[in-house]
Amino acid sequence: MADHDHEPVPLAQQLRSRGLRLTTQRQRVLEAVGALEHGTPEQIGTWLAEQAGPDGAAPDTSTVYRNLELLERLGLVWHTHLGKGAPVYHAAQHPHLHVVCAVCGRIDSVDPAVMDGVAERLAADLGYSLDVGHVALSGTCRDCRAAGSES
Amino acid sequence: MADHDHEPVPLAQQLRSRGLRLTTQRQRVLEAVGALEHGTPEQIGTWLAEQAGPDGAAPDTSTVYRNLELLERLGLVWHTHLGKGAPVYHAAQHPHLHVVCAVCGRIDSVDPAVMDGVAERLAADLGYSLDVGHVALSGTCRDCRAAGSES
DNA sequence: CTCGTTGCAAAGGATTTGCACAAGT
DNA sequence: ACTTGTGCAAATCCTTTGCAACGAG
Repeated sequence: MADHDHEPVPLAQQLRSRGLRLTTQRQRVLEAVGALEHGTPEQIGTWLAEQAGPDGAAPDTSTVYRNLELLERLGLVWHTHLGKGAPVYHAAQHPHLHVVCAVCGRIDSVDPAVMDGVAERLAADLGYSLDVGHVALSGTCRDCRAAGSES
Repeated sequence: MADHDHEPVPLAQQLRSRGLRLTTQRQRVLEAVGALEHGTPEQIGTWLAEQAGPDGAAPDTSTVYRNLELLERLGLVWHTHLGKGAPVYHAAQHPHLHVVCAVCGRIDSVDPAVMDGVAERLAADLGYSLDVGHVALSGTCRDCRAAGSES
């Protein structure tokens, strides 16, 4: 279904250099994060189960969590909290900022550069080093605004 | 302990106009949100218990949750997700934006105006109406940056 | 008196943890 | 072989829900 070379394999490198092991589950989880642009741990687990087919075994939920955490420490994936109890993970390769519609839940990606001004200001005013990758903005999308004003 | 006039009583108004009732618990929860600048439902519950003293009864956890939700619908309080599983509530009267330190968890308040530029840009580019009140930015605070670079 | 509200306890969903076994190196 | 990683199940954490009793209007 998928070609196995999605990753330029920095994964193996990263792992070896830390005495960690390259397992099938690790590769699959990373693959899933890349495939689902914005996936919650649960969605990732589901995707893996689907990919595995009726017979193949998918990584256990706890393994998914453990590996997402690991991959994040390795800098290969990132997560953002978009709202209540639903962190979404995305590959670190395409940095982007999330904007979530508070009404329909739709997620849009935005160029992180829109936050440059804010980052500078926070650095100057508070000494904060802003982590743009973890920022989730919330608002109402065009469609929902239109729908809302109809009623 | 407290003067009972913290609120210009828009609460009673809001409630009556919707056929809802003004209860002691409701007033206390609103009071707690105002007192704790950034309180999680749990912290609010704790604060209420402390205020009540050893004998007085504090509102039940479920009541706290129910009323926070209600107060939010009434537009009297707002909540933000600062990270995993801990939404914080704050009075709608002092609009501010939260910046959380990813390392120490410290919360700083920032003038929402820093986001004006971003809001305009999102409106123009995506038709989004940005909800500045729900935005939580994440980064590393001055102290943690200093501590981090020491090691 | 009537219906919104509360308290309590149990149900739920999401994530984490302990442990023995399986698997990378 | 040695040690890390995995699966499974139990444990947590946070939040929600059902229901009988309570209290505001």
